[in-house]
This record gives sequence, structure tokens and C-alpha cells, in this order.
Amino acid sequence: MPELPEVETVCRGLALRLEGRRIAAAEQRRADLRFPLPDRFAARLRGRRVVSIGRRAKYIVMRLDDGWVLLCHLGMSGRMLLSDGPPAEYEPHDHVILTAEDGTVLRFNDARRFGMMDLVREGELESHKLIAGLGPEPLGNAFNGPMLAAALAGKRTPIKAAILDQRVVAGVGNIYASESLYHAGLSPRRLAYTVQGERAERLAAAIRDVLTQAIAAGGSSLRDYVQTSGELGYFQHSWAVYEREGERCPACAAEAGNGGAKRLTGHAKGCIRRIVQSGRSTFYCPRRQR
DNA sequence: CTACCATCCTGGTTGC
DNA sequence: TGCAACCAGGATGGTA
Repeated sequence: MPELPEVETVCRGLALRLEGRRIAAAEQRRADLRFPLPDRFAARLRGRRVVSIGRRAKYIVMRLDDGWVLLCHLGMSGRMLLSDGPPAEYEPHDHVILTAEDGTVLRFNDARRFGMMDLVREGELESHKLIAGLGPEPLGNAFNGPMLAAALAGKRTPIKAAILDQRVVAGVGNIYASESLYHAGLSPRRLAYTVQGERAERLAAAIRDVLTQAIAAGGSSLRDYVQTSGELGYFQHSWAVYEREGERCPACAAEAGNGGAKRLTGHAKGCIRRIVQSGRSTFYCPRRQR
């Protein structure tokens, strides 16, 4: 579930409560998530101070004071939940629990266990198997139209699939892929190599804008995503096309008038279509996206 | 290279 | 109401 904006929101929540704090206790409640947890995982976390908490793509990067990094991915259903003290009881799928020196408790809860955690030497983070192949950060200074165009050149795959590819751009997932393509006016079916020049500029800008606005809204809550505080994000109310099959997209709604209401009466059908690409839902407006 | 499929796992929703 | 099928924000690995 969590894409870049959700992971960024989680990181900010974690940083607020854990940066600079020592981990007084660590508990591991099962041997593996997506992958086996490292040897002596809990013991190696205990007593460490959290130097900083940041993000690379959809990975949470927690730097520790002994030169190691706790690398985490939330997968589809992972949550990081903070509380002032120990919860009355653990919930199902609470897999890793860290207690800070001030009593703050962090629980990593992941029903589907597509998430992962690993300990990596700080100097080896960039060459880590899961990190090495990642494309540029879409909110970084270097990300722009020409860079995106270069990554898409020669790719004979639909643009939707291309921007889900973490080697092309890091952090875009299924929701923000549909949203970005809508705002760029590009059909998700268009072959990636045709997105060059002005089109690549529009797409790079759309990706950046959509992600930035989603972060400002605390991310999107679809089913189970919550911030570290337990609050929901609210960017789902700003989706233009995602999960809006049959409704009118904002541009078509504005053209239709009536105050731009997206609600349709009777049997009127909106413009937004749902298609399946690479086994995953894509939403788009065929009128506005070419 | 590319497209497509299955896979990891659980839980919520849908449809009969 | 009950139950089974289907679907889900990710990522990888195999096949053709």
C-alpha cells in the first residue's frame, strides 16, 4: 500500500519521536517477514542510538550509532505504529517491537508480511541488493524531464508499467502512477519510448507535483494505511482518477459545468475507465489522456 | 529486451 | 447468513 508519500509520512513521524533516542529494548516476534530477519536481530538493536531516519524510494533508512543501518520496507500492508508506552496487548501481526529510552514504543505490524527489515553496514547501503538498482528520487534536484526521457528511451512497454519500474524512477506505486499520468495528460497505454521532450517534462513535473501534494496531505489511506500516530492520510480525497471508474475526471467535470460536480445522476456515465495492465488496475480518462 | 504469470500472505469485500 | 472467489498500496523470478 505504501508508496513514496506514505513512506515519507511514516519517516517523518518516526524521526520526530525516535531520532537521537536510544533503543532500550527490542523484541522480535517471528523469524521472518518477506525475508528472514538478520541473525541476533533484536540483540543488535538493543542499546543503539538512532542517529537519523530517512527514506530512499519506499525504503525507510534508520541510521544507528554503531555504523549499521536498519533498512525497512513496508510492503503492501506494513505499518509503523508509535505509542507513548507499551500497548495493553499486542495486536495480531505485531512482528517487531522497539522501546525507546523514554518509553516510546514502536511496533512494526504487517499482516501480509510482504515487508522486510535488514541490518546493513552504513558504507554498504548503496550497494545493497535492494538499493543498488533504484532509479532517481523523484523529489530530488536531479529529477527532471530529460532524465526521465533518457530512462524511458527505447522501452517498448506501456508508460504505466515503466513508471512503476523502480529502476526508472524510485517510489511511484500503483496509485500515483495513474494520478501522475492523468495530470500529465498521457495515456497509460502509450509506449514508454514515445514519452520524450515536452511529454517527458510534463510527466516528470506531474510525478513531482502529485507526490509533493500527497505528502502534504499525509499520504493516501485506502484500506489499512495509517500514519505512525494512527491517523489516516487524506490524499485519497484528492485522487483525480484512481478508484473512480465511471465518474467524471476533474477536467471533464469542469467542462460539463453544474459547478463542476463530479456526481452523476441517473444512468449518465463518467469518462474514467479502469483497465488492467501487468495484472494491476489502471484508471484514466481517454478524453484527456493521449 | 518484452509481456505475462505466479508467488509470497492475510483480510476485507463481493457475489451467489 | 454463509461461504467461496476475488481483490488489494509491492517486488521478484520464471517462462515464452
